[in-house]
Amino acid sequence: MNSLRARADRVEAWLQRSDCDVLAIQETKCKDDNFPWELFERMGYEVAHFGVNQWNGVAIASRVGLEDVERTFLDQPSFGKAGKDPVQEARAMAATCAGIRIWSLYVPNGRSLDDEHMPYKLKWLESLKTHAQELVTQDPQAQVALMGDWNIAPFDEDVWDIDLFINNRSTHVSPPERAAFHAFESAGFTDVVRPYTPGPGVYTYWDYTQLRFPKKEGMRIDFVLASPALAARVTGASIDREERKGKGASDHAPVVVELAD
DNA sequence: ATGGTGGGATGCCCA
Repeated sequence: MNSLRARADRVEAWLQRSDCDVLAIQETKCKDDNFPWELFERMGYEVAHFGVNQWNGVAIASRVGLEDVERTFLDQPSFGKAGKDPVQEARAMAATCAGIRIWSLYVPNGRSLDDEHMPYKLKWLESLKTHAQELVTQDPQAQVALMGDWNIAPFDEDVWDIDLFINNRSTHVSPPERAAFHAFESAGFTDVVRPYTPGPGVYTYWDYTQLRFPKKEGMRIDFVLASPALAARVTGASIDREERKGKGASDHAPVVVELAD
């Protein structure tokens, strides 16, 4: 989702409706001081948030335990324009919830193919993959979820018109971005949602502009990648497209994964 | 005309 404070009422209603145990949020667009802690407490969730300014911001809410909170992953790249101090952005945090290591991830957008944010995006993903791989190498039984806004459409069917994207030299579909995503699959992580939500025409994000949602012109860019031990427990998944409707909707829809006990 | 919508440390930057 984006902008948590502007949609606090929707989040509360969605928690009520979905009855989910763990919620990972990205692009909260607030700092810890402004975070609506009481919303989650009222609903019976523990919550941790990582936000340093009005940009980015990630959170994890859980009613099945929230332990070992970690802000940024090991060796997470910083971003800084020439002449400015590099900053480690609030784009990744982890917590262990009921034995599952949950990573709430807001992958850098990239902005354009020749922007300095694109190499940053690729390096960020490579570094995250190294860390994730390490977790399953250390413990092959580890249950790890890498979830959030990946800002990549891994397959042609994940956008409404691939030719338009290619002709426009758009981000999210370029070979280096897709390779960075598929590297997680090579490292043993699986997209556990796609088998339950086959495309084409299945998306998690619709731009606010140009009537993209009513025209069904979206992108599948939000994913839950699971380690082998976690993937084995998945019994279902869905994309709550209804939540994209109505006044005050986020431009992303919630992605839901169900697990066996 | 090409960010036309939406939110934030708002009169600009980010997606």
